[in-house]
Amino acid sequence: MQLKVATWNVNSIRIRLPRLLLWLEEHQPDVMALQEVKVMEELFPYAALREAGYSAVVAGQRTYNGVAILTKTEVAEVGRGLQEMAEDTAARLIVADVAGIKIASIYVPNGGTVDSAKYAYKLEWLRCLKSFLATQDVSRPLIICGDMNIAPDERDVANSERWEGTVLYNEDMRGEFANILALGFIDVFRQCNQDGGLYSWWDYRQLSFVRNDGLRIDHILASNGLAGCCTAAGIDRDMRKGEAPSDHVPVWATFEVG
DNA sequence: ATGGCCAATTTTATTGGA
Repeated sequence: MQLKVATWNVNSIRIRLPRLLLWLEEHQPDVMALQEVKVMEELFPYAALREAGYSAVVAGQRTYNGVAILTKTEVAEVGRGLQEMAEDTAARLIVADVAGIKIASIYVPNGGTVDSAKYAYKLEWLRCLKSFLATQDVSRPLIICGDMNIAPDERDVANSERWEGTVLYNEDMRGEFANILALGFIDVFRQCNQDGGLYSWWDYRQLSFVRNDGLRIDHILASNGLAGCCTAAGIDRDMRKGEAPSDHVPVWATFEVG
């Protein structure tokens, strides 16, 4: 059977709900990982999503962060947060078992500037993420979805000279991304598409989308065996157009499983 | 075309995003 998985930093699910519902209706993913829902569980739009055919598990937070996983079937074994960051109140990771496939929705810290405490926090968060991933059985189907705030290589950056050295694109971050893959994962978008110039985020400012000054920072990483079952992957660039877009667009992948 | 920040809260400023 086919499994379609998508990830999208919606930058407020309350503002983006009409657009999210349209996307779900058109694309019918089996799993939709969301980031920056920016709402507590009490105010999460469970009912509207249920009407659209999706149940949701949520790690909510007011104003900032917040991640969720929408699924067409009920999920089991929901986990929230990184064990090694138990004192961190930022809602940046949720994991659930979807029909035997473990799915994570993650929102890696942006990092502010490289000389800031926010960047140290980003590094620490990534260290704990790698620690968590190292405990996983990657011989089993596992998919890490989310806004990773890392552009993996020069093809993923519109202007690599200008972005080089920023928190999203520098030698350390490229190394972090490679280290995550080395734990047993494959960037399935890159597996299916070798071209540069395909981005998942454009700044709201400076006519960035018009100029296609974007970055590919939203990713779907599948455990090696599952990546071999990936039949297609893409980025829905058109979701950056029109009224009230998120600054990120959905990234999706299909798998032939079972 | 796809447009010149956006969203939430602390709301007529501030914070964070990336």
